[in-house]
Amino acid sequence: MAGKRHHGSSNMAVLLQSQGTYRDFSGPLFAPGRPTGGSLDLKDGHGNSLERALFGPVELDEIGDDETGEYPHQPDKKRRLTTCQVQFLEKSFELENKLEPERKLQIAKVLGLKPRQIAVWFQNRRARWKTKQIEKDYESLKSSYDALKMDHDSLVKEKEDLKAEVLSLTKRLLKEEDGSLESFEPKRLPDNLQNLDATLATEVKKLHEDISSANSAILDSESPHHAHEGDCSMLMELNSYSNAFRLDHSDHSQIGDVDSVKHCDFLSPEDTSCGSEFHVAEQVFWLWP
DNA sequence: ATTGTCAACTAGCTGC
DNA sequence: GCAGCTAGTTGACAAT
Repeated sequence: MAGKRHHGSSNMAVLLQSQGTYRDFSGPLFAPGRPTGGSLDLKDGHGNSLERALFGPVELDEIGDDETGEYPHQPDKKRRLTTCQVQFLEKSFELENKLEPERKLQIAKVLGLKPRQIAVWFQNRRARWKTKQIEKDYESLKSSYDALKMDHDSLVKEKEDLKAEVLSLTKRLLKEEDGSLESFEPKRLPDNLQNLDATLATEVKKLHEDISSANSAILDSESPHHAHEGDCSMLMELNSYSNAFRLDHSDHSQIGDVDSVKHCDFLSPEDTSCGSEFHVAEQVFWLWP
């Protein structure tokens, strides 16, 4: 196998050029025993020249009886590729992670390795790349999940706040239904719910007016009362806790969506036996499942 | 001594 | 059937 290193120079130039790499490796660079102080003097991680890095330890078993080097004569032992061999292989891998037979032979020739070694290196490299890719994908998915979870938690908290607010307002309305309703003012929602505050305040004021106008009629009548579909406001016509209402459950999945209360039916008084403020509030909570 | 990395191997699968 | 691939494993080596 002596003289194998001589394959290096011209083949390297051709191969790298064909792969679109930028260095000119042509010339006597890889001629054994030649100085490496020309235009290119790559060093590996241990300060060895490119020539030694490429053809040093790997081929010590071809040097003959010299077993005083870094690696003794152990043909069956596994040996790490040199830094520059790896660099070259990495460049090749960047350009194309698949290995055509012709390219494999070229690289093997240039690096002074067996084609089988090149094939194995590419196989292992693809495996490492896949592992890295999986790690990247995992990190990406994890950050997406974390963001989504934060969003979800925020919505859950908002829902709980709204529940508490609705319960509070419901209690307040029921207490005041016989009293001085004119003095009622909607309670201000937390700052983080300002956008909902306006909507809720409007709805409650409307409710306030509706209660004033409808209260006597409801109390006097035992006939079924059906609201016009699409014309119910939030907490609509909560004129009496003896007059429970029912939402269209097909639409209650829209958390916090005021429109979700648009489609609902009132239960007629004989359809319901509820009479507590908590039952009324519970019905309202269908808004936020 | 333990652990991580990497070259090399093996088994099983696929496409030609 | 063969070549080449992936996934999993082994063994050498280096770092700690």
